[in-house]
Amino acid sequence: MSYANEMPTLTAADAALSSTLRMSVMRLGRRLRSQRSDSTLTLTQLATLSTLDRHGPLSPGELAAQERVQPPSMTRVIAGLEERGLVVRGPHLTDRRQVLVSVSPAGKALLREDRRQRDAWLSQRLHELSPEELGLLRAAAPVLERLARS
Amino acid sequence: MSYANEMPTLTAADAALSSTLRMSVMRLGRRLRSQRSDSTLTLTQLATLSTLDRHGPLSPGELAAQERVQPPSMTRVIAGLEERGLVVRGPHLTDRRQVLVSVSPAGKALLREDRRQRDAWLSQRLHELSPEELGLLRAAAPVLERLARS
DNA sequence: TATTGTTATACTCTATAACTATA
DNA sequence: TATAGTTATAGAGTATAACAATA
Repeated sequence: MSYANEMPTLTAADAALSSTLRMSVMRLGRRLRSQRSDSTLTLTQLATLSTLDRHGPLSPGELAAQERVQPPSMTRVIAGLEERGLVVRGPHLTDRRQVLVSVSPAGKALLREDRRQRDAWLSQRLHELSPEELGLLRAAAPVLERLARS
Repeated sequence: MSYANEMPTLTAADAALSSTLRMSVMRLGRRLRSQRSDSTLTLTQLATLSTLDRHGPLSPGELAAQERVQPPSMTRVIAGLEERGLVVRGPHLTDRRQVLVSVSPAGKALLREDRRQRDAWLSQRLHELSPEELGLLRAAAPVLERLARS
């Protein structure tokens, strides 16, 4: 038999699936990104705030690595967030060279509001789908989540 | 009966679906975006090239509106693309003030290569899914596409 | 001597304002 | 007089290099 028949999981139809999926994800992402509550914050600042909220307190160096930014840039990002009272800088417990940055209550409130507004847009779009389409989406959501994590 | 019962299409479960979907799309988008073939091109330049490829020849002003950029910025973007031989500038047929920008063969080749590399990453991830998961994704892909267009 | 974080400086990208050519 | 495009200039955002403090 031909080589293609020996690997039936990935066919020509899946190459098309790749393209479709990629375009949809990129477009949808662009839409979601443009739906921001507090447009005075940079995308990097927002991402940094979100990372801190997920991981808990981190040092500037660790944050820079996470966000794929150079340390000096992260210094500026943190300064901006601190100026707005969205993060707090505290001393490291054992290493006095390091600093620990954590999200303030105001920062947590901003993140909540930001998520709410984005979800509001998406919820509206979901509301316009048929029950069948919603069902398909619900079933595929965990798969998408796995893809995004891999 | 309660107000909630009168609109059964959107339930609490769908609010969770919104959040999950949003996070997955954003993360997946970030992954796909980081998989670029020609990193010397700006994201705006790449997007402009892609828009030209989809819509056909456009004037700088129309391109600026499409990409949500101011005209002077688009002038620079086009200059960069032209310098690399990825686009060509030609005269408008009836209005001599206007210019028509179109994708060159080299530009089309670059777009093809760019898409191929992104799809290669995604195809690899798809290959790691089970047949059931792939099926769910195939079924939901058109719904995602509709969402992205809306 | 190595590492963490900051400051100093430069480069890229985009914006607003002013200018030129055509309608 | 209005519009399309460009040039001039300025303001964000990020990078590399040099520096201070601590391990």
